[in-house]
Amino acid sequence: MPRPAGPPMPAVARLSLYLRQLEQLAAGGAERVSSRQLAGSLRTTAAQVRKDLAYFGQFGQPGLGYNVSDLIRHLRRILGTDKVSKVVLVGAGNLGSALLRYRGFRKKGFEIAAAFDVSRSRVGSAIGEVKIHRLDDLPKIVRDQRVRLAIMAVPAEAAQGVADLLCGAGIRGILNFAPATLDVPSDVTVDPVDLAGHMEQLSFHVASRTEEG
Amino acid sequence: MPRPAGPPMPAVARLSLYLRQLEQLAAGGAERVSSRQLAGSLRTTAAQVRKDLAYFGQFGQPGLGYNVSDLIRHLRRILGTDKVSKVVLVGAGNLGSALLRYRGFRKKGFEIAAAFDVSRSRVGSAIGEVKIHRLDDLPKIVRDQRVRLAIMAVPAEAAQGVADLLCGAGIRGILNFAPATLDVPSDVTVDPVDLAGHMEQLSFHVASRTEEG
DNA sequence: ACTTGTGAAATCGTTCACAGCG
DNA sequence: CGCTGTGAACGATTTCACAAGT
Repeated sequence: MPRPAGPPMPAVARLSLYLRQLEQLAAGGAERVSSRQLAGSLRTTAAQVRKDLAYFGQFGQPGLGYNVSDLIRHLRRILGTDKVSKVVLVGAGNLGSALLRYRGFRKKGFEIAAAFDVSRSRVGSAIGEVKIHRLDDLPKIVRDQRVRLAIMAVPAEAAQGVADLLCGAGIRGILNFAPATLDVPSDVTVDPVDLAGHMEQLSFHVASRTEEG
Repeated sequence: MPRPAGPPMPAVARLSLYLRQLEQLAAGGAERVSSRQLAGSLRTTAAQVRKDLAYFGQFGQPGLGYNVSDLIRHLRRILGTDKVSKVVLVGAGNLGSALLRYRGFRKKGFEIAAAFDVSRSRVGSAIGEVKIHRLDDLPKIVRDQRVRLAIMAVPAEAAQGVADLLCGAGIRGILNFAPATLDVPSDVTVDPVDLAGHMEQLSFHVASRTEEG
């Protein structure tokens, strides 16, 4: 039985890069782009771009390349960002507050609908339009507004408990900044962003290149 | 010509995860751990753990597993975090200020030595121990203190210029939060963290699982 | 009995190279 | 002639399975 063979995950990750580049090209007034041009500024090859896009459909015209604004529309549709998605944020500390104010999410079609925290002093206030609620109010708000995405910026010790709460409330995807591995049902996607871990990766590469080079 | 065959990059990325888990085990008083236990809480298999560690040396004892604190020491040495590393941060806006206050870096052996910004109003102030300097002072400070790592939290438009400045000053690794692809010399490592891009990935997974499942 | 380290096999992802369209 | 879409070749990574150590 030959699997339907979904796209490789790295290919999906590159879709975001292509989209970003295309949006810049569109802003510059470009109408068409070739796989080679698209690959040029990013860190891939023309063949990679074509193969990646081909997993999702036939978007180009031989001899002409791709229509910039059409391809943008296609990619947004594929990524699910052609409509605005509501997001909840849990943990309005250092990082959480910064993420609440971050404009980049809005630009890409994500709207933070509500924030949650356990701290009495933070609950009730608002950070840039977004109100901070008690954690206990999370299930009701998530369900009423049919929110499917969440951002977690809580301490590691609190992470699993919050994840359970989110999953119970019907959340389907979690962007996790807590340095903890989450145990969630298989129909929930977790995207871990380990800030210190990324620094460790850099450190490794710098260290190895220093001793060999 | 059979390449010296360095470790696969995904294996290096998992080292950070193993280290995190080991530190937790050590805090709980554990002395020994098997590849199976280590794999259990994280999302891998015992074979994967053994293979990953074996790229860097022979750290375990057949029949007994790994000594927790020894393995921690080995991993820190490999990642280059057995000594504290100085880091500079460029861009003390929303995200930058939050990263300046983030405790996770310190815990993992990274010390933010100085921060830089273009805004007149921010320069001269300090955020949690760290002074904010003019961008023009960056080369001198980086060189004098021999800083090799940088965190960039600047707008996309400013990213390439800042990257050039950092590379010119001798920085060897950049953690890049700007939504832009950086062009840097081949001996400089860039680790891109595209926050909006991560949300897009989540959105994709949630969207595809909703229509199929 | 349980565990590591490791070749060999299998899987997954990328690059190549070219047929066919505009 | 330049460009896309794609099967086939290649390379990288993961999984398997087992010999050897405790």
